[in-house]
Amino acid sequence: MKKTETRIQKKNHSAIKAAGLKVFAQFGFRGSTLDQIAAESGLSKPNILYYFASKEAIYEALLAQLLTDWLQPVRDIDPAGDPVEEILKYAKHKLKMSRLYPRESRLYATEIIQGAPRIKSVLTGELREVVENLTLLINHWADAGLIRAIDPYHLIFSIWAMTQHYADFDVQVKAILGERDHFEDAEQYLEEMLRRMVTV
Amino acid sequence: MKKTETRIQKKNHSAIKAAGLKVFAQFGFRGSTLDQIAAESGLSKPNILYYFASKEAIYEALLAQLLTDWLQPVRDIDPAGDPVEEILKYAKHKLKMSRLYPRESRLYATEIIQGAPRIKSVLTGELREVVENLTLLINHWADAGLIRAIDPYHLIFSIWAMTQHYADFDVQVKAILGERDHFEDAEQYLEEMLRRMVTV
DNA sequence: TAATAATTTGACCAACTGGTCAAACTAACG
DNA sequence: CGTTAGTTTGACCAGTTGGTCAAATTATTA
Repeated sequence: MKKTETRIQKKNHSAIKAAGLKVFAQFGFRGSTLDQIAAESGLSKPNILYYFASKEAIYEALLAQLLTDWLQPVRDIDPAGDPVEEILKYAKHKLKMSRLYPRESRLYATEIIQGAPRIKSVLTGELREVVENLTLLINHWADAGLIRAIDPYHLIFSIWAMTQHYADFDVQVKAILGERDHFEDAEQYLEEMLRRMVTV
Repeated sequence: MKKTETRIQKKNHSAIKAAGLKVFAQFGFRGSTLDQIAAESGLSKPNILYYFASKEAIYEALLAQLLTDWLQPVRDIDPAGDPVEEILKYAKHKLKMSRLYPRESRLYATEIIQGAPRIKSVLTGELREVVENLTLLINHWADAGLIRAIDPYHLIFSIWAMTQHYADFDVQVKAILGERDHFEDAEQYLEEMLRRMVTV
């Protein structure tokens, strides 16, 4: 019932979202203008509003997509897999997302820093639930002696923080390390750190 | 030669900066308005512009102050002290700053995420230099066998990331952990993690 | 206290903002 | 090909924006 999307509609919807992502990620919702998004997408402002009801609608479409992608890797953790490797796999996945989708990461970061006015309910709902399950799993692993006893919440926070840092603070990282790709070193460091933290 | 600041000037300058910090930290430079800062500070908009030449001047005054405070803890690291404890002391100091000055942290984060248009020169200059020195010290410690051989750059990044996370992503942390103070647990976790990572 | 300096404000402005709308244009399809 | 549905745009609007300025008010000082 939603498959009635024209070829042109599909193209323009995604052009607008791509432009919106670029602009919103840099300036936040209030700091971004439809004119910027128009310029970036190559469409005129009224044309943009033909495809999205409002500036807010674009932003919310992006956030909705983002939250789905964001939570998936957590759900992909296999409770039956090797605990240490599953945690590492998750961390590496998050790091890869920071490398491949830094704008999405920055968009999310801006939204959260600004108090998450539009997604607070997701945070206390879906996100919290998913995290809750993960902490149960981690505790279960710890009880079984498969990993070291560790605060699962702060473990998760530290994984998020360290991986997203490379996307969100990209300019700072590059100012210090130079322009060359630093994700390999980051991955190696992250792996060593987590392994040391998590193995018994 | 700058001591010619009136009692009123002193009061209003700091009132404006306090208000500006609050507003800019939440909405970023472009997303913030002078009217918001006026309302927050209790002064009228023209009166604000009597004390600061422009909206940008307020923002830059805040950034300048921030960068000074930001770099100080790195300089306070004692090369003659016990390496592991010095690193831990630094991390704890940064964590405390996240607890006490979350708005400053968020202001800085917003600026960096947006590409640091106003302070890129500081990043590649002063910040880089200070970090460079710290990495030399860390490498020196490692060579002397006082700490584990470790990538000093990514060690620093991970300390920044994990500590600032609690300020910048405060709403997310609270959505998951609830409203009670979580900094004690965070400190304990951070200490354990770093100790494990850094001791030989 | 009178004069001078510092402070505060209401009224105002030009540029920009998100959004509207009728009209023009283009693609799709029988 | 002609009709219709889908697309695009220029002109426009009301509200907001950063900033100005002369005049009014308040503090300081001789």
